[in-house]
Amino acid sequence: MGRRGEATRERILAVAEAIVLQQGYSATSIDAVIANAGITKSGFFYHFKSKNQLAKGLLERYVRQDDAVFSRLFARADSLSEDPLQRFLIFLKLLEETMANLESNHPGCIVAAYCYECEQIEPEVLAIMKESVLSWRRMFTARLDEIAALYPPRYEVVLADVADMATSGIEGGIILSKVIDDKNLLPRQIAQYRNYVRALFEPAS
Amino acid sequence: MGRRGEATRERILAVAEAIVLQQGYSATSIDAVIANAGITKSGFFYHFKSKNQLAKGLLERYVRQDDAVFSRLFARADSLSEDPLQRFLIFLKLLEETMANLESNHPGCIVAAYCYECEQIEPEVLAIMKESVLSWRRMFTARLDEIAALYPPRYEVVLADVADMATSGIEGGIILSKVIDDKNLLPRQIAQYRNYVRALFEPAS
DNA sequence: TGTACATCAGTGAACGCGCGTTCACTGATGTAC
DNA sequence: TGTACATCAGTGAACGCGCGTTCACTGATGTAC
Repeated sequence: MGRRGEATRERILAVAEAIVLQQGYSATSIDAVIANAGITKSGFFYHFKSKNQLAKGLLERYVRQDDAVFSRLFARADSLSEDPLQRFLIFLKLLEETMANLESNHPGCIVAAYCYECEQIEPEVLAIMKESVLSWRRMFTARLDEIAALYPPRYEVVLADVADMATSGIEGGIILSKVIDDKNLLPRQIAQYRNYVRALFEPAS
Repeated sequence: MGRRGEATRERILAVAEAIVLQQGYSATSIDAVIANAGITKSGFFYHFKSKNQLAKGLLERYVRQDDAVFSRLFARADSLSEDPLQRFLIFLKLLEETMANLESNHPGCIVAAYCYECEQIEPEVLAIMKESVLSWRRMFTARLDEIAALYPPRYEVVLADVADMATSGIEGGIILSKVIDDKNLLPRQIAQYRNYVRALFEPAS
C-alpha cells in the first residue's frame, strides 16, 4: 500500500460518508459513490475489497476524526483551568460552540447510522462500534471520576451513566436536529447536559 | 376498505417493523416481509400501493403506539399526585420501569431509523416525523410549563429544550443500548434525565 | 545514467441475482332485490 | 330464502432495472543493478 492512491481513497470515503448519512448504508450504491468521486467501479474495488470494507473504512475514519475533535477541545479546556469540574464545563461549552458554528445541521454519526442497519454490517465492524462507544464512556468517566473526588455529587449516580449521557445526548440531539431541521437543537442539548453536570457537582453557593 | 383484511395488514406491519429496525428501511425487501407474514407479493401490494406507503404505515403505527404508552403512563402518574413536578417525576419513573421490564433491548424507533435514510423516504412521511417530534415537544413542554409556574428553575432554561431532552435522551439511549448490547442503559438514561428535572425544579430542602 | 522488471492505481466490459412493480386472474364474502 | 352481482382479499407469473462483484487488461510510477 503505497501513498500514491491515498488521495483517491480519502475522496471515496468523504463522498461515501455524505451519502451514507443521508441514504443509509444499504441504499448507498457503489455507482453513486464512484459518480461523485470521479472514478470507475473497478477503481473503487482496488481500494476496497467489498462494500463492507468501505463500511469499515468509513467507521474508522469517523471515529478517528471524532476523537481528534474531543482531544483538541479537552486540550484547550485543560489549558484554561486547573479545576477538573471547570475543565469539563469549559469542554462542554467549547463543544456546544463547535456544534453551533457548523454551517448547517450536523450531518450525522456513522455509529448511529449503522446501528439501525446492524444486520447489514459485518460483526467485525459492529465490534468496532461497540468499542468506540465504550471508549467514549471511559474518556468521560475518567473526567467525572476526578470531579467526583473533589465535589461529591448531589444525587447518587453511577458516573458511567453520566458519561453515557454525553454520548447519548449528542446522538439524540443529532437525530432531533435532523428531523425537525433545526441546527440549534444539538448545541442546546449539549447546554442542557452541561446544566446537569453543574447541578450534580457544583457546590451550592 | 372493509375489516376483513385488517389482520393481514397488521401482520405485515408488525413483521416489517421488526425487520426495518434491524436492517433499515432500504434493506428491508418486500420478499423478506411476505416470507415472514405468510402472504404473496401481490397480497402485499393489495394492502400497500408501494413500498413507501409501507414506510408511512409503519411510522403512523409506531407513533400511535408510542402516544398510547405515554398517555397511559401520564394518566397513571396523574392519579398518584396532584403536584405537577411529582406527576412528571412519577411519569419518568414509570417510563424507566417500563423500559427496564422489556424482555430484551428496546427494538428501536422508526423515526430514528428513517432519519438516517431520509432521502429514501417521501417528503410526506418526513413531514409526519417532524410533526411527531414537535408533538412530543409540546406534550413535555406543557408539563414543564406547569412545573415552572410553581417551582422557579435553578438555571435559566428554555423549557422546550428541557422537553426535547426527554425525546433526545430516549433516542440516544436506544442507540447506545443497541450498540453496546446492554438493555439497562436506556432505563438508566431516563433516570439521569429524571435527576436533571429534579435538580432543575426541586426546591433546596 | 540506462535498462528490465515489479508493483501501483487504476480501466472497461460482463455476470447473475434480487429488487419493486404490474397485470390478468380468482375464489370467498357481502349486498340488493 | 334464493339468486345476481359487486367488492374484497388475495394468487401467480413476468418485467426490466440496478446492484455488488469479477476478470482480463494497461499505462504510470518506483526499484535493482
